[in-house]
Amino acid sequence: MVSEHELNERKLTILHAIIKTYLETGEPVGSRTISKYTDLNLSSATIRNEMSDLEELGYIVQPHTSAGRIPSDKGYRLYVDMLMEEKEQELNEREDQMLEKADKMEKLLKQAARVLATNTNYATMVSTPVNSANKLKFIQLSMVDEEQIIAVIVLGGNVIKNRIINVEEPLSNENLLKLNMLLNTTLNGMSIEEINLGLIARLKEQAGIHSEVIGNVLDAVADVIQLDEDMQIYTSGTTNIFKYPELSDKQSAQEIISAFEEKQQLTELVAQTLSKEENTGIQVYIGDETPVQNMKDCSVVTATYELGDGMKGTIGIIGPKRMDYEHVLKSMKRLQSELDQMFHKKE
Amino acid sequence: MVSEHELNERKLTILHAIIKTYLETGEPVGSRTISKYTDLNLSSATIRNEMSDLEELGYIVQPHTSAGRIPSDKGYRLYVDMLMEEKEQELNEREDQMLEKADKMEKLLKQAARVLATNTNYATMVSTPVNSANKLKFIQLSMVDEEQIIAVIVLGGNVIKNRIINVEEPLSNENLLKLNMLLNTTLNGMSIEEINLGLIARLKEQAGIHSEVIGNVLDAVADVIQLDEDMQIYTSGTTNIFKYPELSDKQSAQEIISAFEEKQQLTELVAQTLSKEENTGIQVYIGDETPVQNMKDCSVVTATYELGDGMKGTIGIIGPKRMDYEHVLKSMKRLQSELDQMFHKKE
DNA sequence: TGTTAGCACTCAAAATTAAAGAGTGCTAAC
DNA sequence: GTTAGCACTCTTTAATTTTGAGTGCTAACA
Repeated sequence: MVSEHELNERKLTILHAIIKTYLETGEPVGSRTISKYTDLNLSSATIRNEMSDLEELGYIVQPHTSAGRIPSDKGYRLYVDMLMEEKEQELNEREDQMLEKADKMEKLLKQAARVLATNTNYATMVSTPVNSANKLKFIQLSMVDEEQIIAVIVLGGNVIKNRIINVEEPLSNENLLKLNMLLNTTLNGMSIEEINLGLIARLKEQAGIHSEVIGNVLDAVADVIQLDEDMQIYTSGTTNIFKYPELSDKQSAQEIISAFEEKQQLTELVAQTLSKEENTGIQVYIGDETPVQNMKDCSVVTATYELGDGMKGTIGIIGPKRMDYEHVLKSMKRLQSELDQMFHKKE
Repeated sequence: MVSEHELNERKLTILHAIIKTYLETGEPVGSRTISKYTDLNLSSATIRNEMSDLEELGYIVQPHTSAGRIPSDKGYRLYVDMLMEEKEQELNEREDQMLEKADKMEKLLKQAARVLATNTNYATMVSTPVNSANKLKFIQLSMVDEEQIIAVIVLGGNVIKNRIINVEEPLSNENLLKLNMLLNTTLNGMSIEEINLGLIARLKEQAGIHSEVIGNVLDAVADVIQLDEDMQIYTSGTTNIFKYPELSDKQSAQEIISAFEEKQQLTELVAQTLSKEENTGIQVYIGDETPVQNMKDCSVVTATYELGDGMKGTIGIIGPKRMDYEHVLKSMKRLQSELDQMFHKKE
């Protein structure tokens, strides 16, 4: 049986040493290694006793008798929550790549994913920002040809969408102007919830014979707000998983790679991430904790970035459970702030 | 030494049998197998002699002494060009999935990739259509707020793009209207090549104090035309490659998968495909013939589909060299016609 | 009571060896 | 020109052995 307080100072030190060593080597670590590695000046035999206790407590496990120990999910969790020192050290030292300016946000985000993958050697994903609680900023209808109107819809954060609307007969320029006036004076600055049935009825009434067009436009607006509708997810460095034998067997590799290709599951991850409101904005999922079933043998670190106007996006790093959490968290924070800077410099 | 005409009837039959058997089994095929498989009624010894000739001619190779033979790239090429019977048989028999209608082209194409991957068990890609030789159809400038104009640019085929343009001071509605008039009367129906420096100078002159805006707009137009600019490539079934041992080793898998993730290389493939004008529209690249270096151990089959207005897209199937060419070509043709139908029903 | 040396034991991984089998090339006979 | 027969090659698979890291336990020690 093990003492009341579960973990005394010494056990913590040993656990810490085990995990750190394992993170570095990826090999089960044995008592002798720890005996030398720490400055506790204990013999391997003593360490063995402590390790036996730690195993009983569920922090480490043995892949098989006569192998060293590796951290369990519970062990990793403790490490991430308590043991790990977050090095706030100079970032400049490492020769990590930096984000470069890019004209289009799309390009910038793709680049962000790539840079992050290069710097960490894990697989990464970046979602385009998504308009949670968005407002309508501006609508413009224009005749493209005899039978088609294009509706340009600008949302808060200057997100621009467009839809083609078919009409039976051409509208006169004058009428088009009126409709534009009507739509903009009524709807500008409104959030989706505010555009209710009563308002719609009133609008249609005022539009007279063109009420059908208004209907179509409002449909388009509703359509455009749908979150997922056009959220894009960029991935990079998927093949980094082959650097980690524990994820390289066909089974695992296949699962992870499909999750990355069929973005469906990543969407789920983004939704989860955005819904949780942590103060730091960074979350760590270890093993089974992950919202993405296909990644149950991985650790997943996510963060959100903001654009203002309620626009939020997600960054994710996916790697083996024995990922270098310190480095990953550091890179994550850094990218977060770089993105912030980019987006706020821009406006 | 081998006879003048390289391949007589019997050699062709044997080669055909070898390749067909290899496509099915994936194992090197030996003389005895062929002796039984064909109705030539020849002993294995005779077959061996013929095989020896075929090897000397470069159509088959031996992985090592005392193994059967497998087709060389040259062998595959002959097979695809001459030996293969294209079964024009009923398509309905197979329980292949069909394409379902989808509201957005984007969704349709994603689905197309997925269906194709499911039906063939290979990796697939589908590019969004790209405007080769495109014409400007319509431009609309609108003030979004005090300092920003949005330029909506409609191209032939109703491809809609937009760009935000910053201005120092707001334009009056009247001026905006004038600019719109000016742009549309001058530019509508023009292809990119027609918008030359002289024209630009003339435009700017007419725009007077707002010539700067015109400049920005034209930049935007030029930008928008850039082919690659926003061509999307959807992939599916990447992990199918794990079904084929010859592509499953880390090295190969990694190469293929990165090519699929970093779409850059696929873009190259699309460009190649679109540039070649085959009558059938279907191309087969075997091994080294492929434009994508990372796929040199694969066979790549590509096809184009059309939307009219010069919009063309590409479909691709990537698999092992010993892919089931008959089935692949059949599926390809079918998808091609399904897409055609979809797009023409739509209009 | 906590620590340690010592030793028998376990087990995975690597290396070695052996056996099986598929297939060829060549020769000689039909 | 075709074929039976046989020696030879080389991969694949399985079986066996060796090695070495690491453990758990016991007994002695401070």
